[in-house]
Amino acid sequence: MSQLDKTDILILNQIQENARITHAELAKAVNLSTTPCYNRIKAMEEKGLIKQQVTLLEAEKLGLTLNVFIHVTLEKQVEEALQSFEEAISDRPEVMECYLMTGDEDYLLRVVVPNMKALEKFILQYLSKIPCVASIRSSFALKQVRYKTALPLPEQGLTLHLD
Amino acid sequence: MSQLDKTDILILNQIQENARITHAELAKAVNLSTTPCYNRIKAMEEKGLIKQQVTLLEAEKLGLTLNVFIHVTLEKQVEEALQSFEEAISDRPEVMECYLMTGDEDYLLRVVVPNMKALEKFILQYLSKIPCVASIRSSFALKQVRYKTALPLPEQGLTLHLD
DNA sequence: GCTGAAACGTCCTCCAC
DNA sequence: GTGGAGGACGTTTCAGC
Repeated sequence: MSQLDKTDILILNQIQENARITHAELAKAVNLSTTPCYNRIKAMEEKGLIKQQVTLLEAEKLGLTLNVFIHVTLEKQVEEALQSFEEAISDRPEVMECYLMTGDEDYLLRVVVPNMKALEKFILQYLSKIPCVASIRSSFALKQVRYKTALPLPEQGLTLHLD
Repeated sequence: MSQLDKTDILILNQIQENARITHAELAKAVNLSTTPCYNRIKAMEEKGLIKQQVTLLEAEKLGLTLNVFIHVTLEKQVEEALQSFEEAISDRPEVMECYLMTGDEDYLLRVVVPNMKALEKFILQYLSKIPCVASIRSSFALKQVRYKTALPLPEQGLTLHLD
């Protein structure tokens, strides 16, 4: 068990928004010098708190204009069926997110495609052919109002839940 | 109007996965030298294709274990109501994603919170108090099967849709 | 438009305080 | 935790193909 203090949270919030911030800028932003910044980041990396640094692209400008939410129900909710569905889904680049859900339907997918034809192809030629898929229901996003990757960290610091 | 060739797509795919890749590594990965890599990235930045470089954190280890999808319906779908709802929602750090949807319900939110108490607080003290909100329906993710930020780019290159 | 190398600037890392 | 300093590295530019 370990703790993160306010400064750690500040650092995480900075790097969440900007992966290329330099230690010097970061130090300035959190009112510290570069050395403790460096040490804190290193410690948090070793704890496995930092997953990945990625570049976000402009989907619209790249012609990826359709955001579709697809609800999938399986025929039987046995462990084996779930696992094979999850594996099948993870191969497809269109599938941005996938959640196993409570309620009537089993999975919720967010899929990004350039147009209806690509969606049709994904659903008919791929999704519907995965064994155990019983029903598929799509709903469309008219507009992406908000999309962010920065997690809501508590401002006061927190106790870590490490394995 | 401009085009992206296969090499541009390769570069974008590399930086989508790794924001800190160096031009030297990138050059190696796409079979080029550093100069054209540098020039191509610069050109794509100027076209506004690259939005942001961010750090992804491990939500579970930070105690942010609840992913909740909240469906919101407004009393009336007039422009004004939509706009004020969207503004209100954009202030809240818990709201990771928000989409204006087709179908019976108006908005779909993905909210991340540490526990049920925080969810309750968000819904009762905040969401339900936004004017024009008629109904709220939540469903829970039992498991985040997949979450990625890398867009599915066509491998053969593409024509850009610039303003 | 690409290559390769060279120069420049900056960042990381360590150490003494 | 501070501040400075060395070495390493990444970025950027340039001549040449």
